[in-house]
Amino acid sequence: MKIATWNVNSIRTRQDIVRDWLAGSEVDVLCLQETKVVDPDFPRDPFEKLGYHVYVSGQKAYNGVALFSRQPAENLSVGFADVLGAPVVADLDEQKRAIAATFNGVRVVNLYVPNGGDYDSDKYHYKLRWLGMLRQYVEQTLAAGDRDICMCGDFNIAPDDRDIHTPKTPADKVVGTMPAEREALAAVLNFGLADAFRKFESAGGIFSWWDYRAASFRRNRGWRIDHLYLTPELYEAATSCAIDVEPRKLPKPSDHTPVTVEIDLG
DNA sequence: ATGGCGAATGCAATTCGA
Repeated sequence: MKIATWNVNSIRTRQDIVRDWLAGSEVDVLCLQETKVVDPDFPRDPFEKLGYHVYVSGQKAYNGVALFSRQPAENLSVGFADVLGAPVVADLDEQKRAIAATFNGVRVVNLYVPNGGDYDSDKYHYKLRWLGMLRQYVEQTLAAGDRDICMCGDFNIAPDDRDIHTPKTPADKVVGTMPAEREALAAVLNFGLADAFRKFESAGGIFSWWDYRAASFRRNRGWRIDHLYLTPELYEAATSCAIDVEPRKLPKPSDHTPVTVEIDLG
């Protein structure tokens, strides 16, 4: 089973790039973030023509997530509220950042974690609150009996110094590297989820996002913020996890490139 | 580099991204 994650920075602008990549990828489930389109306007046809089922949760201009899958989704859930209930989630489902479904017994949770803006801004505190709700969401997902989970997406956090071109200290106050963010993510992973990429690669300097500015891609000044996290049995069964830099080289690319994990379900 | 690019909105200039 192949699962991929890709922040496409507008599915309408990136429609052809995603279609062409998918046609040659043999991916079973593709998780998209930053689709930036309301559901009725989502360009479903090119992907359905490739044989994929399309599940979307979008909004105007910002955010938005989607799942493409070879097999139909089981138990599709949108946002946090389908799992935790609207009173618990409060305002944290207003932005469309989460969609999940089960395929081949694997619970695929597709996330677009808030960027966080500047340090100590309202957006930064929203990010920390959102990660706190994600912890409850994963806890409840496990409690519901889903033991095999692939939680993936754009986490907007570099887990450690290897995952950013120029390592930062807390004094730099660079959002995406702050201890509070890394600890909030670690608290989610503490339920038993592990970074599939790090099963196969311990080197730094391998990234999934590069700023459009300052020739960042050419100079490989990027961050690794797009992750796939697996529960123990899936982690053991993973046979590869790779970042495909090729789509980042194309004209009018997303600033992110896809990451794929392959799991031998036996 | 308190931001060089790019997308969306909506029709010029602002907001957002990490």
